[in-house]
Order: sequence, then structure tokens, then C-alpha cells
Amino acid sequence: MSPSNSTPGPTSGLSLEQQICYAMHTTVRAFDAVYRDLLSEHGLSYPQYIALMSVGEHGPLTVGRLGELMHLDSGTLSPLLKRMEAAGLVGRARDPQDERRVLVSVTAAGRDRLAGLGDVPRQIAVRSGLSRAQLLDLQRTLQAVTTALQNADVPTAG
Amino acid sequence: MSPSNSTPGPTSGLSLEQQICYAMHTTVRAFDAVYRDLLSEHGLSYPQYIALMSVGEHGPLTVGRLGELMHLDSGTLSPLLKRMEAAGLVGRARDPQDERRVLVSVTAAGRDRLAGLGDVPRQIAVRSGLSRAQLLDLQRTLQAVTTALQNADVPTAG
DNA sequence: TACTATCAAATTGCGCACAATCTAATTGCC
DNA sequence: GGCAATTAGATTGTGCGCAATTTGATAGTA
Repeated sequence: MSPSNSTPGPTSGLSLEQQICYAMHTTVRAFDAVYRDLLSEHGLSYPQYIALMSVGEHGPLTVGRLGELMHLDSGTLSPLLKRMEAAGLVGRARDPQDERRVLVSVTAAGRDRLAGLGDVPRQIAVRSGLSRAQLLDLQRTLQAVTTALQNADVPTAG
Repeated sequence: MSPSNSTPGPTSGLSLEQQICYAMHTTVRAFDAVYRDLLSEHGLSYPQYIALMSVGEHGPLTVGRLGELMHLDSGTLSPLLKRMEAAGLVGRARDPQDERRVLVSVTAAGRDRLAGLGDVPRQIAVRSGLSRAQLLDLQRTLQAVTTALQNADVPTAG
């Protein structure tokens, strides 16, 4: 009764639409590996890098606003920011205007860390093997897919 | 709606090549959310679903072989398979030919679980909003990127 | 004022992913 | 046979991500 003795075909079981997600996961982990390679020597993970960039660029941000930018919630961000604070990269302080909010800002050490990174985006682009046009096209596709997936996300809302 | 104050520029700091990875991560999480929506009622996570599919299709597999298929190592697979075994979905047994190896096989309950899932790949394809041709194209791009990233993964090898 | 609802962040619990280490079995070589 | 090197999984420790809950602050209202 083992189904493996006569498989219908080499690619029949895992159909196209499935392999797409499989490919997505694989690609993301490949990206993560390259980021680890580039960032680990600077003591940063990819999420920490994105967070540091976001806070550095957009000034003091609330945890909620940063979560909107990174598409993450406080369950992920709170411990992440705590570690970054412990590393001296960011500062956290309650907003005096609204004590519910916590304002996250980059420290001088955080800016130094960013400045010492070199051109990470260029490294990534080069290693991806894609041209600028291809990258743009891929990005557009991904954004479209994301929007579609998120909008279809509530099937039985009625 | 207030973007706080007057930030230097909306897209100045985060350049193109960077947003590509940002987009990748966001898209993958959107995929994950849809999979959770489809699979959670069946008591499966996405990795468990892929593992169950792989073992079901390719017959008894060693942990190492399954790891090659899923691009995961024993540090991830061992606890995952342990949970699936506890759930009665797969069986694990040392290979009598080589006691180092552990053979993973799908149980009858595992097959039932798979059979009860419905057409998950079609659901994903529909929700992605992409045509079959677009999916194929995206998949090809992702595979190319993955290969490029993995090959560029060893920078100072020479 | 007091009472309720809402909101922001933190916390808890679970699972995935990876690096590093450990254990046990096999292979290779003498 | 005996012993080092290799191989296969499991384990440990850390971090990411999400659901659910909790804590504390702010509105809103009678």
C-alpha cells in the first residue's frame, strides 16, 4: 500500500501553486542567510537592521507606528526593541503627552552602527543576480500578491 | 493620519534594493497568514503541511532526506516531527539497515488528514490574485534568485 | 466623580529556524 | 580486533513571529 512505489509523476504531487509558496519560503531563507552573512559581524539581525533603519530615518516612532512600518505587532517588537535597547542601539521612553505610548529613537551608537554597515542594499542586489529592472518588477509583483492575499484574508466575514 | 512631523523624505532612506527584501518578508508573512487560515482548523502549520505532503508522496524518508527536500536541518525537523508523531500523523523508526537513520512515514491518520484538506493549492492560487502564467513566472524568478543568493553565499572562499 | 470603553504596550505560550554541541552508529584503516 | 574519522539525529540556546491575555493610561459619558 505504499504510495511511493508508483508515483504518478515527478512533479505531480506538489502542484504549481504549491511550489510557489515553497519557493517563496526557500527564497526568503536564502535572503535571510545573506543578511546574516552581512549583518552578523555587526551584531545585527535582519529585523533589527530594518528596525534601526526605520527609526533612524523616520525619527522617534511609537512602537505601534514602527509595527505598521514593519508589519509586526508588539508581541514581536517589544522583546526585539528591548534587546536593541540593551545593546545601546535605541532608546525607549514613554511619551509624556500620552503615557500609553513608547517612543523609540536611535542613539548615537545606533547611528554609528548603521554608518559602519556599508552598502548592504547593493550587496543584496548584486548577490540576487537580478538587474535593477528585474528587481523592480519582482517588487511590484510581490506587492500585488501581498495586497491580494491580505484582502482575501477574511473569507467568512459576513 | 498625521505622519508626525516633516520627515526628510518618504522613501529616501530605504532604497530600492532594500525594499525588495522587505517586500519578500512581507509577502511571505502574508502567505503564512493565508496558510494558517486554511490549515489551522485541520491542526496543521505550513511546515507540518509540507512535511506531511513530502513524506506522503515520497514514501518513507530519512530525516536527512526530508531536510534536503524542505531545506531544513535536524534542529528544526526533529522537534517538528516529534510533534507530528505525537499528533499521530507520522511514524518514526530507526532504519534496521543503519541505526543512525530514522525513517519517517505517514500514518493512516496522516493520510486522512491530507485527504480532508481540500484543494489548498487552488485556494492559495486564487487568493494570490495571479494568473497561472504569472505564478509560473514568479516561481521561475524566485528559483533564479535563490540559486544566485546561495551561490554568492560564500564571499571569502577563495 | 465614578464607571465604562478604548487604546498602547508588554507579557505569556507556542512553533519555526539556525548555530553549536552532543550522542550514537558506521566506516576506514592499521 | 581496535581506534580515529565520519555520518545521522537529537539537543541546547537564541531570536523571530503570532495569538491571546494582561496592565496601565486615556477618553467618553452619565
